[in-house]
Amino acid sequence: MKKSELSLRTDEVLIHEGQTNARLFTLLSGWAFRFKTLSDGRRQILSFLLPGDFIGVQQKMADAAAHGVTTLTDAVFCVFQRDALWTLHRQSPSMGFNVTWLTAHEESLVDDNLLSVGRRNAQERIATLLIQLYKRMAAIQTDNTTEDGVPFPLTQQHIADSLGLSLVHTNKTLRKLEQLGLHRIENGRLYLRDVMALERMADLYGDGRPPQRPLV
Amino acid sequence: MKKSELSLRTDEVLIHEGQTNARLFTLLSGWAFRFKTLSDGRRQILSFLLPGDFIGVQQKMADAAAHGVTTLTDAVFCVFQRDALWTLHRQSPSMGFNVTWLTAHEESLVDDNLLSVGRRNAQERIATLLIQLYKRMAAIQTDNTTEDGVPFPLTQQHIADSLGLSLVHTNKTLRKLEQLGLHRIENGRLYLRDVMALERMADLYGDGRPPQRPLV
DNA sequence: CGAAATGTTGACTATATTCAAGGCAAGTGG
DNA sequence: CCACTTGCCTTGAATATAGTCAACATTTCG
Repeated sequence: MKKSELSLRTDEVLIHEGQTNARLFTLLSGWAFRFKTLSDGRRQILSFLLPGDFIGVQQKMADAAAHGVTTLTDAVFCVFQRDALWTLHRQSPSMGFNVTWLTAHEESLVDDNLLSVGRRNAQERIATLLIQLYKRMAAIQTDNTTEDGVPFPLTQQHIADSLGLSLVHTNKTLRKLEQLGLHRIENGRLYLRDVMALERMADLYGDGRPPQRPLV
Repeated sequence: MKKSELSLRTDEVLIHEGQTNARLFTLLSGWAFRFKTLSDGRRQILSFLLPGDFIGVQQKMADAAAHGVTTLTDAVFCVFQRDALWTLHRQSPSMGFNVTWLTAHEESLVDDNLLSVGRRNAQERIATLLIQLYKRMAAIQTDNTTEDGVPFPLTQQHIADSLGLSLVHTNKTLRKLEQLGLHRIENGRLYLRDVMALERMADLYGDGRPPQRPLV
């Protein structure tokens, strides 16, 4: 496929909020997140982006209001041409199908988060987030280390903005879960100490193991 | 395209929560909504479905946890074959492209709602919802009646479940906005009395006029 | 080393939830 | 036709969860 590569460092902007004709990207390595803000600065993180995720389909659609994308770590992106989305569908239906798949999958992540933010309390939200990020990371990791930790570059501010909580309340809840022995975050890595208890708290139904995903 | 039709009455289930191999649908007429529930019954409405919306792409993807779909009014659906999604991409790239477009558009609706639920207070959430539904309906209506009202089949329970609020608080907030002269809901129709004030309250940026949408 | 970002904690406040009770309108069965 | 039920809307009072403010500790980084 036609492309080039783009490297960004931690906390740099890939797509500005409101930008409507951004190019298409794939995240090759590192973490990023999508977000929206209100005019007074309140920010909502919509979803976290991990390697393999597709970026920019919504902006291509020149839709209602767009969202921004910023890196959480140093990251490398695969850059597509401006009209790549249409070209891709025409030249390779199977690739087009995969794009639809990835877009739908991306939406289901947002659905999950909306359920949390709308209907779970702070403890439940955090438990849910920790489990989901842990599972997504575990599914991606090439080195199948059975030891607990996965990389975890989020600050508490990111967690708060993702879950619709204040920073202070996020901190207190996080500490409480840690004191209950459910998890630990240390040196940018997340360790789940009591997965059963976390899952009970999160009330996960279909236990959501990440499905096989196509590569684009 | 290959299909049949399906008619449901108000408050009937199109797709059960957890169902993973549902067929593909398009909503031809009427209203419906997508939702998830927690095991203790707390429900979150993810998005409202209006004529022209595409249904079931996520379930096709056998993803994490699926969502349910229920009608809000009598509704008619266009039913596709089981493997329609792949066939469609292969036989008609432009249709495949449209499906991607619709899926991305659907996600942006969820994004908007997540911003509301995560970062807006009750007044702001309700103002945002009223404006968005009003605009979506207005964009669809064939008879270009300039008079205010659009159909509005939601109960306050639906509004509450969509915005992550309790029924009681939704009711009180709704009444306050009505007393401020911002809107009126009567006989299943929604009237916006002071659009400017509502938009100020909702803090809409890109003012989100609905884009041209492809038909599937 | 000092500055800036991030994390931690307590006290106070506010927004939203829960509980409880009642009203109104539409539909049902005797 | 009328009691009776049911679903939806409305309201007030008590409670709880989460937000705000403020201060300080700790870590990171230039």
